[in-house]
Amino acid sequence: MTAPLTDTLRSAIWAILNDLDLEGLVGTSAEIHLERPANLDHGDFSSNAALTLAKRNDRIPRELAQEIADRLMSAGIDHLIGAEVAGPGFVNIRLANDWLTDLIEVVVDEGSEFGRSDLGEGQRVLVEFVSANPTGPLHAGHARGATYGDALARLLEFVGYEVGREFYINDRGVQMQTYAASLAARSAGEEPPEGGYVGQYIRDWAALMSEGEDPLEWGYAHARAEQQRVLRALNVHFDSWFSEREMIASGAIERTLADLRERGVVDDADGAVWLRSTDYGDDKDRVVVKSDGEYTYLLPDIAYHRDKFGRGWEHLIDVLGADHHGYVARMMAAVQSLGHDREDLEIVITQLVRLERDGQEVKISKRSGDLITMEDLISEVGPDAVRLTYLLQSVDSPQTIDLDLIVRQSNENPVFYVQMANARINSIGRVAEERGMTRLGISEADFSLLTHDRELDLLRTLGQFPDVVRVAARERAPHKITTWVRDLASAVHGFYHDCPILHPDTPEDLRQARWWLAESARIGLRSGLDLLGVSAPESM
RNA sequence: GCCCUCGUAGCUCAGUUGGAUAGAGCGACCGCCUCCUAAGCGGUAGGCCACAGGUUCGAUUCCUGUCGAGGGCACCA
Repeated sequence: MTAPLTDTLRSAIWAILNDLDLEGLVGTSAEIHLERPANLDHGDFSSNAALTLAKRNDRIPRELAQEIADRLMSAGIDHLIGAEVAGPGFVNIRLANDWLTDLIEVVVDEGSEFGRSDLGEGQRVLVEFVSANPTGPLHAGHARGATYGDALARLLEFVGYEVGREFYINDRGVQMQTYAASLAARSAGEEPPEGGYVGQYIRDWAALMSEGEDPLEWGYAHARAEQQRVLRALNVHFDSWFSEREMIASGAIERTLADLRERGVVDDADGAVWLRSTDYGDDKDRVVVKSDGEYTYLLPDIAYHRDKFGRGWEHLIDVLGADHHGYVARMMAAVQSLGHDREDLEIVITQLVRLERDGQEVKISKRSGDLITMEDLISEVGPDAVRLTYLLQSVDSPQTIDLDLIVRQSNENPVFYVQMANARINSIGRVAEERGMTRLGISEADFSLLTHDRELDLLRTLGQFPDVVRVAARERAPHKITTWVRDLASAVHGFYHDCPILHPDTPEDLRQARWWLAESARIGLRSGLDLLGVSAPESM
């Protein structure tokens, strides 16, 4: 609905510009846009065409703008009721309200499909996230990657990608040995070895381990099961849990090394094997096989990415914490060394989470055992509040989580604000039933009665959803969905407050129109929350 | 020393490919329940968009530099 009209306006403007025989149309096409002004006084849409083109055509911006505005008005465009020059030379375009109210039927008709697109064209994308070592419980820091990765996957599916969610299990190596040794020591009533894990959870878990168990295997299975259980509780689901050990056992390392040699991207020097990653922009070449014959951590990671492509994934997204960012350049180089394009691998770095309590920073350290576990958070406020809190802001920014606040079930927590908006709409149906009131068919509603600012605001926000979804997906920014959901909730609250539906003073025909408007808002709210993986309870 | 991300209201943060008077929540203050959920709505106060240059009709946004915060720079994982 929104999109076709923007297309109409855009092509009408371009037709006018061509008619006016202006210079520089080709070179500036990207700079001429049709935008939605933040300020309603500036119309429903606005174009900067005159400003962009005036100088190189030796014209006065406002005069050129006036010419464009006049021609727009006589172009016979649907809904168009005004085009005027403003400011330095903007053309502000005004539309009749039915431009907005037409949206109601579209949303009701499309339902949960509203906002969906085929931006991804069915491309197969594998999102790898969390991938925490199986050496302890997931903590509050992991929750950021978990909620982000999951929301991103939902978003990409919604815009037409075929998406897989994978957890890479680092189930071998030094960390595992240290962890097993710490478990064994606690189990025997001793202190963990030098450099071992001293956290309380090691004591707790060791107590659960029966006599004669292999601490490494038992510890691995236990940590993995715990992580899976807690992720499920957060409503995060993976399609695959990929084991490093199994991959290595299958001979993937040897095959990868052979592949790299065949491609001529590795060199032998000083008794070691080096990946010439500087060929692809890395700072220095990287050792993949040490002079003692052992391979470095990098080689399994290369083999793992090779495996992902081998399984038919066309595009890979790795979600990593900021502490891994030094790894990006070499991995990008490695993937290109395997013959893939630079664009085939995308690494999203999430900045670190800082936890505060009483205004003081709470440090997270698995080794020392000072842990705020993910489970603690979920059990305090439930998965919805945890998810929405983490998905509130861009992963590019470091995030401060106030533990006192998230735990407090108050209006300071935005999840209540949003869910409340949904619950209020749903309550209309319940109350109507009690009072014996019924909603008639949508085709009988007269939406021209919707002229209240609150009603139009609600529609304006609702109409942005398809665009917001596209932008959020393109920028890998699910927090933009959160921002929109809050905006929509705000519009719903305002509408609910000022535009009563069931009240006896509300005329029946207006009641019907508002009722369907409320229904379209409910659909939008639900869709946004679904993308975030947050539930939409019908009552609170 | 080099690289990455960031610096916006007292606090936590938004800000669509550069647009007009920079927004929200919380906190502070003042109002609103004979009315579908007051976990709500409205209003007031609060800003040198870190700083300095540059690009142009126009910069919070793009470029360079400075300062500050966090993270990273191994034949460790």
